[in-house]
Amino acid sequence: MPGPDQLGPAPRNRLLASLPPDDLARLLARFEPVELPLRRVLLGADQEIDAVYFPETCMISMIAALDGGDAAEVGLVGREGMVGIPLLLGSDRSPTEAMCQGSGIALRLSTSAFREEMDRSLVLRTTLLRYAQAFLEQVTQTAACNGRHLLEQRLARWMLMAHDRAEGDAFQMTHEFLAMMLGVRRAGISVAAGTLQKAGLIRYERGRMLIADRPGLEHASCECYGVVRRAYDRLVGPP
Amino acid sequence: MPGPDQLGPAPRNRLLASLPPDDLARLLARFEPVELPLRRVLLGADQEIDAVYFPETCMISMIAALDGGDAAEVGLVGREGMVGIPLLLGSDRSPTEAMCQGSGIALRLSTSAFREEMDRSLVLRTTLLRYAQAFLEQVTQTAACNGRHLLEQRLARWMLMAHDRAEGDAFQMTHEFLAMMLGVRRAGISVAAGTLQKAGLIRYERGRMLIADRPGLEHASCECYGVVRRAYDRLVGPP
DNA sequence: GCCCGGCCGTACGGAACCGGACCGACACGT
DNA sequence: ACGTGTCGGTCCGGTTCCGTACGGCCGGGC
Repeated sequence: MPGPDQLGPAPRNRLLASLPPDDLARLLARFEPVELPLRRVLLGADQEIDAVYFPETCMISMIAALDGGDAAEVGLVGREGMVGIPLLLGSDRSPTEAMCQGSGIALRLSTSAFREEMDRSLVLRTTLLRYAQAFLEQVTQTAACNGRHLLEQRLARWMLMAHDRAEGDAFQMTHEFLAMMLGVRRAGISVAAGTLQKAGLIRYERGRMLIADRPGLEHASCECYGVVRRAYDRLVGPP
Repeated sequence: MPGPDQLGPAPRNRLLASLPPDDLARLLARFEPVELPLRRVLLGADQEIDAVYFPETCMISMIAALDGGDAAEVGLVGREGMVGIPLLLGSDRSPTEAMCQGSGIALRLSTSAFREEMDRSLVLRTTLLRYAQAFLEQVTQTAACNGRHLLEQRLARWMLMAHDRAEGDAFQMTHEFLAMMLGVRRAGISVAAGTLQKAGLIRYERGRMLIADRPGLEHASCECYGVVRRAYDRLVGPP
């Protein structure tokens, strides 16, 4: 029987951290830690899923492609989640692209190994299904939010979600990419971000952004941030 | 051993129809058929789920409430699906409201009975989880679609989705309700619907709408309709 | 040192849609 | 026959955001 000292450091991923020791140990033995660079694509849109990923220190965007080259971010995944929900629900391909938006470490598990572990452990299935529900609620809120709330509010919401999933107060991000993810022009982001910066809520320069006043930012955001945040706290557990 | 003649008519619900005979028989014995009138609310937003519903001839909207009294439809459920996904994923409450948009029959199963049957049957779990993935893809596409596609295209898309889930070419629907579901003004719907009617794609009068030219409507819609339709065909099976 | 590419500020006409409002048409109950 | 409530057509000024464009700034490579 392995003691806790043989398990290595506790995982920073909240889903893994909530598992019982023996389930966790089995998984940790099969994980491959991978360093994900910015913009790395983990899953292509409509392609077969070859592995699932549990973020430890990275941040992943789930992006739906529209024809005409447009794209839209529908969800953000960090330590509170995993990439590969379709596999969990019985599909072998992802309709959305998974792209790294914050470089860092993730724990990788091949599709076949993931299926074996899912078959073996009830608590793993239960935990991950509850996460799937939380993610569904995130996408649901995003659907309702898009087009109804002002760009400035949605930008504030995105900054808060990224802050929850990033390592510190700062992260690499350009207006160009934010524009793609929020489905607006780059110039629109420049204006909205400029307003938030003048208000002292954020700061940024050449591809780097940081949160300066988190309570103020929460006030500037639409209610969607809080709704999704509470859903995660309830279904996955508080950070 | 009960023969097929004791099962009654085959269910029109596609999820139930795809189950093996013995699983189906067990469920049918516990279902309570209910007649759902227009605008009946099956699940309140953020309330506990007391039962799940499998539509036979009705059509249900899943609606996210926003503060300020706004609301937004994020999914539509008909014979291809069920109402009560959160229960399936391990949550006991629904973040969205479920409201009847097309009156008809649904098969009702209490939460406790549903949990028992889920524990008992692997094939039931598998089937319903695949549906949950299809529904997630619908919500995902809706999130991407909102705000990026023109109202006229989104309206065409909604008409097609409703057509797939309605009994015939016509259904009761007012501009007022369409406006709420698509998150626009009632006057906006009147203009867009007027355009579609002038083009000969739909017809309507005082709370009744009907599809007049389905291929034409598919052409007028954004690609989101086809994307979601194919996802359902792949994950739930063709109608 | 100079050029080039990535990144951000800004501007302007126009499209889509909002918020509010008014009116006519129809259905229904009395 | 009449009032009442629902439904849909239309109009107006105003706002958000688009599409496009130009220019400035910074960092890195030759």
